[in-house]
Amino acid sequence: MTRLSEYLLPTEREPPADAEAVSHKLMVRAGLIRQVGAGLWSFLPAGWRVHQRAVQIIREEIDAIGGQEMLMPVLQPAEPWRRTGRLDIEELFRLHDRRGAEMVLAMTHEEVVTLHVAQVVRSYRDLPLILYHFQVKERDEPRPRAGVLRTREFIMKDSYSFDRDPEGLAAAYEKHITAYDRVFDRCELEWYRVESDVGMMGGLGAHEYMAPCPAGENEIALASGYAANVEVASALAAPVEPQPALDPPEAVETPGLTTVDQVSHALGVPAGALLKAYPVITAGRGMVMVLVRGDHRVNDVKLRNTLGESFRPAHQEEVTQRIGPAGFIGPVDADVPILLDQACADSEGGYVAGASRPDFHLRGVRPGRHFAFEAVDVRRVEAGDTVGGQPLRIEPAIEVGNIFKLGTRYSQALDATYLDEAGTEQLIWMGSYGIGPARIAAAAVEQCADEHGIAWPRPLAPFDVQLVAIARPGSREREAADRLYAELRETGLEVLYDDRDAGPGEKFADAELLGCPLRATVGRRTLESGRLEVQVRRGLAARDLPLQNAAAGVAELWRSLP
RNA sequence: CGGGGCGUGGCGCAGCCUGGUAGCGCGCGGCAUUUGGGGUGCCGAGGACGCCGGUUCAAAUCCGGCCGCCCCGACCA
Repeated sequence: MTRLSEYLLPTEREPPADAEAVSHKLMVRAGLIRQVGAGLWSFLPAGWRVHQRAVQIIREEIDAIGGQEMLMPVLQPAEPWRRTGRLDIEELFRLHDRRGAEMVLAMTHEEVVTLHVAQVVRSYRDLPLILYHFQVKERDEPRPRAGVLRTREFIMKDSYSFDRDPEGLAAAYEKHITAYDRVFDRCELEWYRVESDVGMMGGLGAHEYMAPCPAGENEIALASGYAANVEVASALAAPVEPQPALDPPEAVETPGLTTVDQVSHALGVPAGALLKAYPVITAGRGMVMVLVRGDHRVNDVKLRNTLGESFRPAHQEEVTQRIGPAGFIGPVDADVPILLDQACADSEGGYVAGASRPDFHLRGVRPGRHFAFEAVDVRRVEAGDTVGGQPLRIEPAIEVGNIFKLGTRYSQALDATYLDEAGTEQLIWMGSYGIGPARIAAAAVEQCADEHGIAWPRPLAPFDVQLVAIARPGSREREAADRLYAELRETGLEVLYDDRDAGPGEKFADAELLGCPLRATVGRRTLESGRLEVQVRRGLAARDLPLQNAAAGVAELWRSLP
């Protein structure tokens, strides 16, 4: 029974004053979600229907690869988190129960699922396993934003695979790729599977599923045949005009000129003819000078992965003491290891670099001749770079899913082992795989909205058809609408029946805001003409069907939608 | 964590500078009218202005503290 006169669907003419993102504005305006606090949202009935439609699609596809659905608690003892070293993660909510025991609110479920498997799995015969659940995740995000796009509490489908060896893990990973590709195809999102950072946990490989849209918080680098998170992307830099190398390099006075911009202007060379020095400190290596081309930027994630350890930018005093005055440091005669970005290591010619003394730069510095270096790829890719000869573009995107080869990190920490055929104890190889249904919904809104409101992909729409009655209670038109409502429901379509005592303008506007794929209108015209007017939400195209057997006609039209 | 902004009926806002007891639009309730694009008229309900404290005869308005929310950045297993 879904009569709008009895249904909680509080639509608003105005978006919340503080909303920026399209999905934030429209999901609130359409009556799908309401805010409770920073990063805390309720799904109202229609919004929850969308969420659950995404959930069901995910469930079907994970079941299809052999996943077994279960449910694990959000409130958990802290101890396993201590064992895996995750207890001190900033985003983790920690609390105490009444007896003072340390508890956490789970941000994912690796600890608990691994404990279960550790307890239950004994033999290689018990493997492989794919276990999953839909459960609330709690994360004390430093900055929740944009409605349901980044929240502190959200439901995630997280699955975990358990295998006897890396080959098994690879197979489980491949299965998830299959399932995920199907999930996002079925949700009719525009999406990319991109290479992503494995993070400090040092996983064996990871991909993210990214839905491009302006409100996205991530950036993806795309070229024909290539897709990667900008955090890890590699590409060939657009070349710059080579400058001559000089022997020895020529010292030029650059009083007070410390930025790339200032120096390149003063010397009349492009920014790409400069070497930019980025001194960092690591625990293992002490100070390291990272050099990138003047028009490039260091990518911290790539640098960290290259170093194999975390780092921090060197403080100014450390730089001054070890190399020279900030703004004028360079690689020549510097007493620190030098990492030179590949884009410079490859090119011929000389560069302008700091002279490591106040108010001077050196011109004509040639890597390899004037300083020794290790070539690395640590720069952030830029639009216009190329991959395999294809130009690269960079787009914002929402991360709607990720897949991650964990390896044995958790099984080791939590003693998840099995006995192989030889009776030898072996560590279980694990993978973890997440999808956020709420983000799927928000991404769909972002990608499919127009100036009238949401235009849901058919599989996610809260209802298949919105039936609008332009008729008074008791009128012939109303009777016809009531009849059609019943007939439509018999076809199996999910129907929202706008039987409110309101004007046509309001009803049409609300229907377009909510964005069901089809809108059928019954009014005076309908009975006069004997034809049912149906509007396809995508493009607002008007169709018209014989009133005789109209329900079947609507159902068929619905099925035929692209 | 750094920077910026905001907090006044359900929503969107004005009033604050220059203190004098709260207003507009939409929405909401009733009646009438209207029924193919948020129509019209009349009547009506609803807020002691985020919280606490201070100044003052008098505070939404001035001062202090706190809380909450948003945006940008940092951060984001």
